[in-house]
Amino acid sequence: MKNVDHIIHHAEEYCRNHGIRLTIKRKHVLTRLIQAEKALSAYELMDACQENNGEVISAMSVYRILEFLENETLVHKLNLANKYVACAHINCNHTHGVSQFLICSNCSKVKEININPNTMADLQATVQERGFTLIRPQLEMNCLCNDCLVHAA
Amino acid sequence: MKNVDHIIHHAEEYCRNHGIRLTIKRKHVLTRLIQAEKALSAYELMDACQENNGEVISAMSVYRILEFLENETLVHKLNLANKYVACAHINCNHTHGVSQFLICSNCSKVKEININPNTMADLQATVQERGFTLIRPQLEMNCLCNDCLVHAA
DNA sequence: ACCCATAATGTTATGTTATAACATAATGAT
DNA sequence: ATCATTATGTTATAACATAACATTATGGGT
Repeated sequence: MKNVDHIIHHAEEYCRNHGIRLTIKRKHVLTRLIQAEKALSAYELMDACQENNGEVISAMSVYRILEFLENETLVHKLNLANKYVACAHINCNHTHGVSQFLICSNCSKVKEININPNTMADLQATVQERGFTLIRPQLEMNCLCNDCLVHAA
Repeated sequence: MKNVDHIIHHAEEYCRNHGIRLTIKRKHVLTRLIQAEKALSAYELMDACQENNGEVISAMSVYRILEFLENETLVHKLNLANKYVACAHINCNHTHGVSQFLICSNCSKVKEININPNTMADLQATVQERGFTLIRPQLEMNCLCNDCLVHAA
């Protein structure tokens, strides 16, 4: 079992240290996302806040809050799924390299791992060769988790 | 200069060989996409068809046509950008390995290349280790092309 | 304690991307 | 020529996201 409070505590500390505000709404959104243990869309998140905190947050606000949390790398946006996931490194001093996201296309479970630096270097080299420059080098992969693989078969 | 007709000719041959129909509308959509030499959204594509062929194709039809073309790997959907791009391998017998897409976030120019098999093997291994199975292993990377890099600076 | 600039949130409207559901038309095999 | 299949037309709506402007909350300087 994951200790949600523990992670939130780290997030609070992170924000305090960076002179930014983890307001109550921001905390609620982040909490829901951590608790979900999977990627949620902005609208799913909106519903989750209402159900769990009895708090109505408009879609507009959810997007704004997600933008804030993303800028602070407390949350990552997954473009493959158009969903958002809590950063997996909030509680480990919050330093991370380039992330590789394994996304279950069926249940939205996500594993965020640090991409192997050699692999990343290979990718990077290819990009340069072809006259491009990598920005936001996050890697997202369309997967099935083992649970869903079994049930799908 | 790219020979659009030449690529379309290959696409027609491909469809003939596979017993599927490259209807006039499908051909128009594909042509627009090849000619654009970059990724277009479904709605941009709709406009492009109207402007170039004077042909009105509803958004619904564009999506259906894109789905068809995608299934035949004549077109790829880029999830990073929510746009669609003509496959770069239509004219080279249309065999390809796993594609890596370098997408310019500014101008939507796209380079589709075959990912280095070793790099892919590395990524694949990591995925397995973590209890996931890769499906649709296409890799998309958020880049700037050199033109845009210069102009942005 | 008060003022004020800044940051956060509220509110309404709208833009963009995508699919559902059912109707009609075109195509090709028999 | 018939008919099943495939493609397209049409209308409606879902799902994802941002713009623009109003109001409220917060915290630093005095």
